[in-house]
Amino acid sequence: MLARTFMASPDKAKRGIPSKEDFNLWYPAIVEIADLVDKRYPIKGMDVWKPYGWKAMMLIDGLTRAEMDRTGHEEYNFPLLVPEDLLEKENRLVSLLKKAREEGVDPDELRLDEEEAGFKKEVYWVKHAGENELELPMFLRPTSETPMYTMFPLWVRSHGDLPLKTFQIVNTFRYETKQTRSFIRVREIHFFEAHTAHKDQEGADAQIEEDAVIVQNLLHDLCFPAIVSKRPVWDTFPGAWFSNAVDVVMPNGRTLQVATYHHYKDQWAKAFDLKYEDTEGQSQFCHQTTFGMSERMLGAVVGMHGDDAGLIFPPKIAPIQIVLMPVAQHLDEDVIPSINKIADTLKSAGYRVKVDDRDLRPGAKHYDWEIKGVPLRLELGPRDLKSGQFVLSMRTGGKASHDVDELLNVISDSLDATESELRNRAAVHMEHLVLDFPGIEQSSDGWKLTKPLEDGKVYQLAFDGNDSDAEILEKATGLTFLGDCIDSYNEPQPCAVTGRMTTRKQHLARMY
RNA sequence: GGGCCUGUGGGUUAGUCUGGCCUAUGCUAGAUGGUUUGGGACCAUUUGACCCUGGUUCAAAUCCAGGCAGGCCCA
Repeated sequence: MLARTFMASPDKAKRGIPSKEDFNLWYPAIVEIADLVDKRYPIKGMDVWKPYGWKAMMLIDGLTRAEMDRTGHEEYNFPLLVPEDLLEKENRLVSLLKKAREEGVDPDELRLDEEEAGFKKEVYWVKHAGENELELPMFLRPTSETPMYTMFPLWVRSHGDLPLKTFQIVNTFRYETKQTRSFIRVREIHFFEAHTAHKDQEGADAQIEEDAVIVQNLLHDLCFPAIVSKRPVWDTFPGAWFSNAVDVVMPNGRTLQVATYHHYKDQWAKAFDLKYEDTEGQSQFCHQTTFGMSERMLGAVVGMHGDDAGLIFPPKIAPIQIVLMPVAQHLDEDVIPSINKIADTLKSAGYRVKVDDRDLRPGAKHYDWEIKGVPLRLELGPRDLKSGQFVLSMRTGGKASHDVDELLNVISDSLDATESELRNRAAVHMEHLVLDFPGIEQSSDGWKLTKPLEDGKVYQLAFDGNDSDAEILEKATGLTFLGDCIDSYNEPQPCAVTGRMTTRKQHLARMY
């Protein structure tokens, strides 16, 4: 009977949130229901950030800025517009590099259908200013290599100017023609990019290692794991010597590239004439790296941690960490002052809190804050005032009374517990989504999988083949190689195609 | 790039095929007043919509054309 009453209107109970089982419905619904964005702005792929979503993004940026500060990067802000002739410079570089690569790399590593490199096809153009057509059109940055590397040579003169470690957090624009999805594929991208210049390759090597640590620190705070891979040659950023990418496995088994860091060696420096004078008075080209991340990080947080009841924010980036709910305040005039006092105590201790004194029944408030993913909810009513306690509900589950005297300890422990619970869940989730590749065999009528693959999974395998071997696998599975995983196998395994023993671990996945 | 589909209050939905009793339905959200408040309360009153521009017609939310916006599938 009780269950019946409770289930009386399941749609209403869930505010229309589809089950997360159906991730492709759940994700777009939750970003709007939780009030992160409003998708109704009339341009495809350009959502309006609502305050709650923007705050979460700002907190992620805050973590990034702290890492930049720790590692001695300085924040810049470059113009949004880039004159067309600079694109020509970049195109020249890309075609030169393409040629160089074709000459210098094992032909097996190249793909014939390699697409025209760069972002040329997806830039927005500014061709008029007022009434006049511009003699030199400008485009909106799809990324900032070009504008930044135009300025770097003016700033770098001597070895004393190096390393130059810069970053900026800005919006970039890409004209996506495919289906867009909030945070995951958008046309105006909230983008972080770090660009560095070093004296030599070793300097750039060290930077790449530092980038790897920064990514791990961020992933730790966001409470989920990721697969870090060196992208295959054919999937390397134009102009890069190599590209490392960080992929998060979303619940539908698709991988989402949330960060990349590229080692450029001195290739871009040669195109942009970025030189310095060394201690011997010799002119040398710099070696450069870039490191990019975007609002996709927030998309990964939403996808990784949310559940059927809504979002769950990791405490480090929760716009509200603790919501305080006065209960039955009309029955006891001390309720409001007492809860305000608790709020002040928590604020002074550095927590992000909100007192929800709306005239609603407590249940409605609980559901509201569950949808928004607030990690902790604290209730205080007349009963608690008498016993000197408060009631604490955790978004990850569980509810208990605690002494007010213990407030700060309880909150601190509960937020820690939330973080470790989220990390555990994310790890379990990865285990279910990443499977061992069953194997592939050559028969008279071509290559056949030894066992059919499951939909919505990522497959890991030992692989030591060349590009045509990779294509055999991609064709047979319909999946894409992420590249050489940074975590290789401890013991050599036979390569899935060639049978050669190797410790190289690779993943096959469907990418966003 | 090629093909298919859709557009009704803030959200969701009925009505469109078969033009007229549509002065446009239900739910939800919003406003006002009152009763309520320890896991989704209720009563009363109330605001609010046919994507845009043309066309056909005595008559268009409904049919036609174009535009804009959104979604899906294939390369």
